Amino acid sequence: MPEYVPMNLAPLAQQFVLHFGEMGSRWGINRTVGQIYALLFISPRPLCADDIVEALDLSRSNVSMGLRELQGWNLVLPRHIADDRRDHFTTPADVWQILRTLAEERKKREVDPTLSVLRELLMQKPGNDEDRFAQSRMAEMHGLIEQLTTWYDDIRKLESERLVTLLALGARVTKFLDIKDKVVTLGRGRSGRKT
Amino acid sequence: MPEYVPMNLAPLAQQFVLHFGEMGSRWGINRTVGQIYALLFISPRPLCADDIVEALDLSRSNVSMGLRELQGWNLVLPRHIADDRRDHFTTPADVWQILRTLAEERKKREVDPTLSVLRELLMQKPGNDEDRFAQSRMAEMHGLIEQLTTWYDDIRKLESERLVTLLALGARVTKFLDIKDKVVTLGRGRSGRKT
DNA sequence: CTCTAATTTCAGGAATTACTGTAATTGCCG
DNA sequence: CGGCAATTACAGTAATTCCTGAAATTAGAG
Repeated sequence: MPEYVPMNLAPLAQQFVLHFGEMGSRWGINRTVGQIYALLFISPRPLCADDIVEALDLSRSNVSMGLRELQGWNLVLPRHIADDRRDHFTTPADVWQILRTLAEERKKREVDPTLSVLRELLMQKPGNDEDRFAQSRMAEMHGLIEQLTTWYDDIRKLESERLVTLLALGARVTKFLDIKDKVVTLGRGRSGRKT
Repeated sequence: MPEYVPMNLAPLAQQFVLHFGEMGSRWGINRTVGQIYALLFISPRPLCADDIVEALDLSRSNVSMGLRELQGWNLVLPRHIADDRRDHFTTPADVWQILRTLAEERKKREVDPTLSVLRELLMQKPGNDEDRFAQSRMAEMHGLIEQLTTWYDDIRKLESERLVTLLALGARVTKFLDIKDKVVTLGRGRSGRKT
Protein backbone atom coordinates (compact mmCIF):
# COMPACT_ATOMS: atom_id res chain seq x y z
CA MET A 1 0.00 0.00 0.00
CA PRO A 2 1.58 3.26 -1.09
CA GLU A 3 0.45 5.10 2.01
CA TYR A 4 0.91 8.84 1.80
CA VAL A 5 4.23 10.02 3.22
CA PRO A 6 4.92 13.73 3.28
CA MET A 7 8.70 14.10 3.04
CA ASN A 8 10.46 17.32 2.39
CA LEU A 9 13.03 15.79 0.15
CA ALA A 10 14.21 15.99 -3.43
CA PRO A 11 12.69 13.13 -5.48
CA LEU A 12 15.96 11.24 -5.87
CA ALA A 13 16.71 11.39 -2.18
CA GLN A 14 13.18 10.41 -1.38
CA GLN A 15 13.28 7.29 -3.50
CA PHE A 16 16.53 6.26 -1.87
CA VAL A 17 15.20 6.88 1.60
CA LEU A 18 11.96 5.02 0.95
CA HIS A 19 13.85 2.04 -0.39
CA PHE A 20 16.01 1.84 2.71
CA GLY A 21 12.91 2.07 4.81
CA GLU A 22 11.35 -0.87 3.04
CA MET A 23 14.54 -2.92 3.17
CA GLY A 24 14.95 -2.14 6.84
CA SER A 25 12.81 -5.04 7.95
CA ARG A 26 14.86 -7.50 5.90
CA TRP A 27 18.04 -6.13 7.42
CA GLY A 28 16.86 -6.43 10.98
CA ILE A 29 16.22 -2.76 11.61
CA ASN A 30 12.90 -1.01 11.37
CA ARG A 31 11.62 1.31 8.72
CA THR A 32 12.38 4.59 10.40
CA VAL A 33 15.89 3.56 11.38
CA GLY A 34 16.53 2.59 7.77
CA GLN A 35 15.23 5.92 6.57
CA ILE A 36 17.28 7.90 9.02
CA TYR A 37 20.42 6.08 7.99
CA ALA A 38 19.71 6.57 4.30
CA LEU A 39 19.10 10.26 4.81
CA LEU A 40 22.34 10.77 6.68
CA PHE A 41 24.24 8.70 4.15
CA ILE A 42 23.35 10.95 1.24
CA SER A 43 23.44 14.21 3.13
CA PRO A 44 26.31 16.52 2.22
CA ARG A 45 26.56 17.80 5.79
CA PRO A 46 25.78 16.52 9.28
CA LEU A 47 22.15 16.79 10.30
CA CYS A 48 20.56 17.40 13.65
CA ALA A 49 17.52 15.58 14.94
CA ASP A 50 15.19 18.38 13.93
CA ASP A 51 16.46 18.28 10.36
CA ILE A 52 15.55 14.62 10.29
CA VAL A 53 12.13 15.19 11.81
CA GLU A 54 11.49 17.78 9.15
CA ALA A 55 12.80 15.70 6.26
CA LEU A 56 11.10 12.44 7.15
CA ASP A 57 8.08 13.60 9.11
CA LEU A 58 8.71 11.46 12.17
CA SER A 59 8.17 12.32 15.80
CA ARG A 60 11.06 13.85 17.63
CA SER A 61 11.34 10.98 20.07
CA ASN A 62 11.28 8.39 17.32
CA VAL A 63 14.23 10.11 15.70
CA SER A 64 16.01 10.18 19.01
CA MET A 65 15.57 6.43 19.43
CA GLY A 66 16.59 5.77 15.86
CA LEU A 67 19.77 7.77 16.22
CA ARG A 68 20.58 5.98 19.42
CA GLU A 69 20.21 2.62 17.71
CA LEU A 70 22.36 3.65 14.78
CA GLN A 71 25.03 4.89 17.13
CA GLY A 72 24.86 1.54 18.87
CA TRP A 73 25.75 -0.02 15.55
CA ASN A 74 28.55 2.51 15.04
CA LEU A 75 26.96 3.37 11.74
CA VAL A 76 26.29 6.97 12.68
CA LEU A 77 28.61 9.35 14.47
CA PRO A 78 27.94 12.53 16.41
CA ARG A 79 29.70 15.53 14.93
CA HIS A 80 29.79 18.86 16.66
CA ILE A 81 28.89 21.89 14.59
CA ALA A 82 30.24 25.30 15.55
CA ASP A 83 27.78 27.73 17.12
CA ASP A 84 25.01 25.21 17.42
CA ARG A 85 24.10 23.57 20.66
CA ARG A 86 22.26 20.77 18.97
CA ASP A 87 23.95 17.45 18.28
CA HIS A 88 24.58 16.69 14.66
CA PHE A 89 25.18 13.31 13.03
CA THR A 90 26.89 11.82 9.99
CA THR A 91 27.79 8.50 8.47
CA PRO A 92 31.47 7.82 7.83
CA ALA A 93 32.62 8.96 4.40
CA ASP A 94 34.46 5.79 3.37
CA VAL A 95 32.03 3.12 2.27
CA TRP A 96 34.59 0.38 2.82
CA GLN A 97 34.86 1.47 6.39
CA ILE A 98 31.10 1.26 6.65
CA LEU A 99 31.23 -2.27 5.32
CA ARG A 100 33.78 -3.23 7.92
CA THR A 101 31.66 -1.77 10.70
CA LEU A 102 28.61 -3.59 9.43
CA ALA A 103 30.47 -6.88 9.27
CA GLU A 104 31.83 -6.38 12.76
CA GLU A 105 28.49 -5.58 14.29
CA ARG A 106 26.59 -8.32 12.54
CA LYS A 107 29.19 -10.83 13.58
CA LYS A 108 28.93 -9.64 17.15
CA ARG A 109 25.15 -9.94 17.20
CA GLU A 110 24.45 -12.79 14.82
CA VAL A 111 27.29 -15.24 15.04
CA ASP A 112 29.29 -14.84 18.23
CA PRO A 113 26.45 -15.87 20.53
CA THR A 114 25.91 -19.03 18.53
CA LEU A 115 29.59 -19.84 18.52
CA SER A 116 29.70 -19.63 22.27
CA VAL A 117 26.58 -21.73 22.73
CA LEU A 118 28.02 -24.36 20.43
CA ARG A 119 31.24 -24.49 22.39
CA GLU A 120 29.28 -24.96 25.56
CA LEU A 121 27.07 -27.70 24.16
CA LEU A 122 30.04 -29.55 22.74
CA MET A 123 31.55 -29.74 26.22
CA GLN A 124 28.53 -31.56 27.62
CA LYS A 125 28.46 -35.32 27.84
CA PRO A 126 25.92 -36.86 25.47
CA GLY A 127 23.18 -38.81 27.20
CA ASN A 128 22.42 -41.23 24.38
CA ASP A 129 22.89 -41.89 20.69
CA GLU A 130 20.61 -39.11 19.56
CA ASP A 131 22.69 -36.69 21.59
CA ARG A 132 25.83 -38.12 20.11
CA PHE A 133 24.57 -37.53 16.62
CA ALA A 134 23.34 -34.07 17.49
CA GLN A 135 26.75 -33.21 18.85
CA SER A 136 28.45 -34.37 15.70
CA ARG A 137 26.27 -32.00 13.71
CA MET A 138 26.99 -29.18 16.13
CA ALA A 139 30.67 -29.92 15.75
CA GLU A 140 30.38 -29.53 11.99
CA MET A 141 28.60 -26.24 12.40
CA HIS A 142 31.12 -25.10 14.96
CA GLY A 143 34.00 -25.98 12.67
CA LEU A 144 32.50 -24.03 9.83
CA ILE A 145 31.88 -20.94 11.91
CA GLU A 146 35.36 -21.10 13.39
CA GLN A 147 36.87 -21.29 9.96
CA LEU A 148 34.85 -18.33 8.78
CA THR A 149 35.65 -16.20 11.77
CA THR A 150 39.34 -17.03 11.59
CA TRP A 151 39.31 -15.93 7.97
CA TYR A 152 37.36 -12.83 8.90
CA ASP A 153 39.83 -11.92 11.64
CA ASP A 154 42.55 -12.19 9.08
CA ILE A 155 40.79 -10.06 6.50
CA ARG A 156 39.33 -7.35 8.59
CA LYS A 157 42.60 -5.64 9.32
CA LEU A 158 43.31 -4.99 5.67
CA GLU A 159 43.02 -1.39 4.61
CA SER A 160 40.50 -0.68 1.89
CA GLU A 161 42.87 -0.71 -1.06
CA ARG A 162 44.20 -4.13 -0.16
CA LEU A 163 40.77 -5.49 0.39
CA VAL A 164 39.71 -4.35 -3.05
CA THR A 165 42.73 -6.05 -4.57
CA LEU A 166 41.94 -9.25 -2.79
CA LEU A 167 38.34 -9.18 -3.91
CA ALA A 168 39.39 -8.52 -7.48
CA LEU A 169 41.61 -11.53 -7.35
CA GLY A 170 38.73 -13.66 -6.15
CA ALA A 171 38.70 -17.32 -6.90
CA ARG A 172 41.71 -17.03 -9.15
CA VAL A 173 43.78 -17.38 -6.02
CA THR A 174 43.18 -21.09 -6.10
CA LYS A 175 44.85 -21.34 -9.47
CA PHE A 176 48.07 -20.64 -7.68
CA LEU A 177 47.46 -23.28 -5.15
CA ASP A 178 47.23 -25.93 -7.81
CA ILE A 179 50.68 -25.16 -9.05
CA LYS A 180 52.40 -24.52 -5.81
CA ASP A 181 50.26 -25.46 -2.88
CA LYS A 182 52.99 -25.37 -0.30
CA VAL A 183 52.48 -21.62 -0.21
CA VAL A 184 49.75 -22.24 2.28
CA THR A 185 52.45 -22.43 4.90
CA LEU A 186 54.18 -19.27 3.74
CA GLY A 187 53.62 -16.48 6.19
CA ARG A 188 52.06 -18.40 9.04
CA GLY A 189 52.51 -16.72 12.36
CA ARG A 190 51.26 -19.49 14.58
CA SER A 191 51.93 -23.17 14.60
CA GLY A 192 49.79 -26.04 13.37
CA ARG A 193 46.02 -25.99 13.28
CA LYS A 194 43.64 -28.90 13.78
CA THR A 195 42.55 -29.30 10.17
CA MET B 1 11.19 -14.52 30.74
CA PRO B 2 11.91 -18.24 30.88
CA GLU B 3 8.35 -19.12 29.95
CA TYR B 4 7.56 -22.80 30.33
CA VAL B 5 8.10 -24.76 27.13
CA PRO B 6 7.23 -28.46 27.15
CA MET B 7 9.50 -30.04 24.56
CA ASN B 8 9.96 -33.75 24.18
CA LEU B 9 13.62 -33.50 23.51
CA ALA B 10 16.90 -34.62 25.01
CA PRO B 11 18.47 -31.79 27.04
CA LEU B 12 21.29 -31.18 24.57
CA ALA B 13 18.96 -30.98 21.62
CA GLN B 14 16.62 -28.78 23.56
CA GLN B 15 19.29 -26.23 24.40
CA PHE B 16 20.33 -26.09 20.77
CA VAL B 17 16.77 -25.69 19.56
CA LEU B 18 15.98 -23.00 22.11
CA HIS B 19 19.06 -21.06 21.14
CA PHE B 20 18.10 -21.10 17.47
CA GLY B 21 14.66 -19.97 18.41
CA GLU B 22 16.02 -16.98 20.28
CA MET B 23 18.48 -16.08 17.54
CA GLY B 24 15.75 -16.38 14.94
CA SER B 25 14.62 -12.81 15.35
CA ARG B 26 18.16 -11.51 14.79
CA TRP B 27 18.42 -13.61 11.67
CA GLY B 28 15.21 -12.39 10.14
CA ILE B 29 13.15 -15.49 10.79
CA ASN B 30 10.81 -16.08 13.68
CA ARG B 31 11.24 -18.22 16.71
CA THR B 32 9.37 -21.27 15.55
CA VAL B 33 11.05 -21.31 12.15
CA GLY B 34 14.40 -21.18 13.88
CA GLN B 35 13.43 -24.04 16.15
CA ILE B 36 12.16 -26.19 13.33
CA TYR B 37 15.35 -25.68 11.41
CA ALA B 38 17.50 -26.48 14.41
CA LEU B 39 15.56 -29.63 15.11
CA LEU B 40 15.91 -30.88 11.55
CA PHE B 41 19.57 -29.97 11.50
CA ILE B 42 20.46 -32.23 14.40
CA SER B 43 18.03 -34.99 13.60
CA PRO B 44 19.62 -38.25 12.42
CA ARG B 45 16.70 -38.97 10.09
CA PRO B 46 14.10 -36.97 8.19
CA LEU B 47 11.13 -35.86 10.26
CA CYS B 48 7.51 -35.38 9.31
CA ALA B 49 5.37 -32.50 10.45
CA ASP B 50 3.85 -34.51 13.28
CA ASP B 51 7.25 -35.37 14.65
CA ILE B 52 7.99 -31.68 14.81
CA VAL B 53 4.67 -30.83 16.45
CA GLU B 54 5.42 -33.45 19.06
CA ALA B 55 9.01 -32.40 19.67
CA LEU B 56 8.43 -28.66 19.84
CA ASP B 57 4.83 -28.43 20.98
CA LEU B 58 3.65 -26.16 18.19
CA SER B 59 0.36 -26.23 16.36
CA ARG B 60 0.19 -28.34 13.26
CA SER B 61 -0.51 -25.39 11.00
CA ASN B 62 2.33 -23.37 12.43
CA VAL B 63 4.71 -26.20 11.59
CA SER B 64 3.26 -26.33 8.11
CA MET B 65 3.92 -22.64 7.57
CA GLY B 66 7.39 -22.89 9.04
CA LEU B 67 8.33 -25.76 6.77
CA ARG B 68 7.02 -23.87 3.81
CA GLU B 69 9.16 -20.87 4.68
CA LEU B 70 12.27 -23.00 5.17
CA GLN B 71 11.68 -24.67 1.84
CA GLY B 72 11.39 -21.22 0.30
CA TRP B 73 14.90 -20.58 1.57
CA ASN B 74 16.07 -23.94 0.22
CA LEU B 75 17.32 -24.73 3.69
CA VAL B 76 15.04 -27.71 4.13
CA LEU B 77 14.27 -30.43 1.61
CA PRO B 78 11.39 -32.86 1.32
CA ARG B 79 12.52 -36.46 1.44
CA HIS B 80 10.21 -39.33 0.74
CA ILE B 81 10.21 -42.16 3.21
CA ALA B 82 9.20 -45.65 2.13
CA ASP B 83 5.79 -46.86 3.28
CA ASP B 84 4.77 -43.56 4.74
CA ARG B 85 2.41 -41.23 2.98
CA ARG B 86 3.47 -38.27 5.06
CA ASP B 87 6.07 -35.82 3.77
CA HIS B 88 9.36 -35.89 5.58
CA PHE B 89 12.03 -33.20 5.69
CA THR B 90 15.77 -32.84 6.18
CA THR B 91 18.51 -30.29 6.00
CA PRO B 92 21.37 -30.98 3.60
CA ALA B 93 24.21 -32.94 5.17
CA ASP B 94 27.09 -30.76 3.99
CA VAL B 95 27.36 -27.66 6.10
CA TRP B 96 29.37 -25.88 3.42
CA GLN B 97 26.52 -26.42 1.05
CA ILE B 98 24.21 -24.94 3.64
CA LEU B 99 26.44 -21.90 3.87
CA ARG B 100 26.31 -21.45 0.12
CA THR B 101 22.53 -21.67 0.10
CA LEU B 102 22.30 -19.17 2.91
CA ALA B 103 24.59 -16.75 1.12
CA GLU B 104 22.65 -17.13 -2.09
CA GLU B 105 19.30 -16.52 -0.49
CA ARG B 106 20.39 -13.62 1.64
CA LYS B 107 21.97 -11.98 -1.36
CA LYS B 108 18.78 -12.44 -3.32
CA ARG B 109 16.63 -10.91 -0.59
CA GLU B 110 18.95 -8.40 1.03
CA VAL B 111 21.26 -7.03 -1.61
CA ASP B 112 19.93 -7.58 -5.10
CA PRO B 113 16.90 -5.31 -4.66
CA THR B 114 19.12 -2.50 -3.44
CA LEU B 115 21.55 -2.98 -6.28
CA SER B 116 18.77 -2.62 -8.79
CA VAL B 117 17.30 0.44 -7.11
CA LEU B 118 20.72 2.05 -7.07
CA ARG B 119 21.20 1.39 -10.75
CA GLU B 120 17.87 2.97 -11.45
CA LEU B 121 18.51 6.05 -9.33
CA LEU B 122 21.91 6.57 -10.88
CA MET B 123 20.29 6.78 -14.31
CA GLN B 124 18.09 9.67 -13.26
CA LYS B 125 19.14 13.23 -13.94
CA PRO B 126 19.92 15.16 -10.75
CA GLY B 127 17.69 18.18 -10.19
CA ASN B 128 20.15 20.22 -8.15
CA ASP B 129 23.39 20.10 -6.19
CA GLU B 130 21.94 18.09 -3.34
CA ASP B 131 20.84 15.48 -5.83
CA ARG B 132 24.25 15.53 -7.42
CA PHE B 133 25.90 14.86 -4.08
CA ALA B 134 23.37 12.17 -3.21
CA GLN B 135 24.09 10.45 -6.49
CA SER B 136 27.80 10.49 -5.86
CA ARG B 137 27.19 8.69 -2.58
CA MET B 138 24.89 6.22 -4.24
CA ALA B 139 27.57 5.61 -6.85
CA GLU B 140 30.05 4.77 -4.10
CA MET B 141 27.62 2.36 -2.55
CA HIS B 142 26.81 0.87 -5.90
CA GLY B 143 30.50 0.38 -6.67
CA LEU B 144 31.07 -1.39 -3.40
CA ILE B 145 28.15 -3.74 -3.84
CA GLU B 146 29.14 -4.53 -7.39
CA GLN B 147 32.64 -5.37 -6.29
CA LEU B 148 31.34 -7.63 -3.58
CA THR B 149 28.88 -9.43 -5.79
CA THR B 150 31.45 -9.89 -8.53
CA TRP B 151 33.73 -11.48 -5.97
CA TYR B 152 30.89 -13.56 -4.67
CA ASP B 153 29.99 -14.81 -8.13
CA ASP B 154 33.58 -15.86 -8.51
CA ILE B 155 33.75 -17.65 -5.19
CA ARG B 156 30.44 -19.38 -5.07
CA LYS B 157 31.27 -21.93 -7.70
CA LEU B 158 34.15 -23.35 -5.71
CA GLU B 159 33.56 -26.75 -4.26
CA SER B 160 33.86 -27.00 -0.51
CA GLU B 161 37.44 -28.20 -0.30
CA ARG B 162 38.69 -25.33 -2.42
CA LEU B 163 36.73 -22.84 -0.46
CA VAL B 164 38.28 -24.07 2.75
CA THR B 165 41.74 -23.73 1.25
CA LEU B 166 41.00 -20.21 0.17
CA LEU B 167 39.72 -19.27 3.59
CA ALA B 168 42.75 -20.78 5.24
CA LEU B 169 44.96 -18.69 3.02
CA GLY B 170 43.10 -15.58 4.05
CA ALA B 171 44.85 -12.28 4.01
CA ARG B 172 48.18 -13.89 3.29
CA VAL B 173 47.22 -13.76 -0.35
CA THR B 174 48.15 -10.13 -0.41
CA LYS B 175 51.71 -10.97 0.54
CA PHE B 176 52.03 -12.40 -2.92
CA LEU B 177 50.68 -9.37 -4.54
CA ASP B 178 53.38 -7.23 -3.07
CA ILE B 179 56.06 -9.29 -4.67
CA LYS B 180 54.44 -9.98 -7.95
CA ASP B 181 51.37 -7.92 -8.46
CA LYS B 182 51.06 -8.51 -12.15
CA VAL B 183 49.40 -11.79 -11.28
CA VAL B 184 46.19 -9.88 -10.90
CA THR B 185 45.88 -10.13 -14.66
CA LEU B 186 46.60 -13.82 -14.75
CA GLY B 187 43.46 -15.73 -15.50
CA ARG B 188 41.19 -12.86 -16.45
CA GLY B 189 38.42 -13.86 -18.75
CA ARG B 190 37.15 -10.44 -19.64
CA SER B 191 38.92 -7.25 -20.59
CA GLY B 192 39.69 -4.19 -18.49
CA ARG B 193 37.48 -2.93 -15.73
CA LYS B 194 36.93 0.66 -14.67
CA THR B 195 39.01 0.71 -11.50
C1' DC C 1 21.96 29.42 40.25
C1' DT C 2 18.24 30.03 37.04
C1' DC C 3 16.34 29.85 32.77
C1' DT C 4 15.72 27.71 28.54
C1' DA C 5 16.73 24.79 24.70
C1' DA C 6 17.77 20.12 23.62
C1' DT C 7 17.35 15.49 24.44
C1' DT C 8 15.72 11.29 26.51
C1' DT C 9 12.53 8.33 28.99
C1' DC C 10 8.41 6.08 29.23
C1' DA C 11 3.58 4.59 29.32
C1' DG C 12 -0.08 3.87 26.33
C1' DG C 13 -1.92 3.05 21.86
C1' DA C 14 -1.28 1.75 16.91
C1' DA C 15 0.45 -1.29 13.71
C1' DT C 16 2.54 -5.38 12.51
C1' DT C 17 3.67 -10.09 12.91
C1' DA C 18 3.00 -14.69 14.78
C1' DC C 19 0.10 -18.46 16.12
C1' DT C 20 -4.01 -21.31 16.57
C1' DG C 21 -8.07 -24.05 15.39
C1' DT C 22 -11.35 -24.86 12.01
C1' DA C 23 -12.64 -25.56 7.58
C1' DA C 24 -11.39 -26.49 2.95
C1' DT C 25 -8.40 -28.85 -0.21
C1' DT C 26 -5.38 -32.26 -2.01
C1' DG C 27 -4.21 -36.67 -3.32
C1' DC C 28 -3.79 -41.52 -2.63
C1' DC C 29 -6.11 -46.02 -2.06
C1' DG C 30 -9.40 -49.16 -2.92
C1' DC D 1 -15.87 -42.47 -7.82
C1' DG D 2 -16.15 -42.53 -2.45
C1' DG D 3 -13.44 -42.45 1.73
C1' DC D 4 -9.75 -41.26 4.47
C1' DA D 5 -5.26 -39.35 5.72
C1' DA D 6 -2.43 -35.48 5.13
C1' DT D 7 -1.75 -30.85 4.17
C1' DT D 8 -2.91 -26.06 3.60
C1' DA D 9 -5.68 -21.67 3.68
C1' DC D 10 -7.66 -18.52 6.40
C1' DA D 11 -9.93 -15.78 9.85
C1' DG D 12 -9.65 -14.51 14.43
C1' DT D 13 -6.74 -13.77 18.41
C1' DA D 14 -2.43 -13.32 20.85
C1' DA D 15 2.00 -11.44 21.12
C1' DT D 16 5.37 -8.39 19.75
C1' DT D 17 7.23 -4.36 17.90
C1' DC D 18 6.87 0.34 16.71
C1' DC D 19 5.62 5.05 17.39
C1' DT D 20 3.86 9.04 19.75
C1' DG D 21 3.16 12.88 23.07
C1' DA D 22 3.87 14.21 27.64
C1' DA D 23 6.83 14.49 31.37
C1' DA D 24 11.47 14.22 33.15
C1' DT D 25 16.28 15.01 32.58
C1' DT D 26 20.41 17.11 30.94
C1' DA D 27 23.37 20.73 29.71
C1' DG D 28 24.77 25.26 28.12
C1' DA D 29 24.23 30.53 28.52
C1' DG D 30 23.71 34.29 31.14
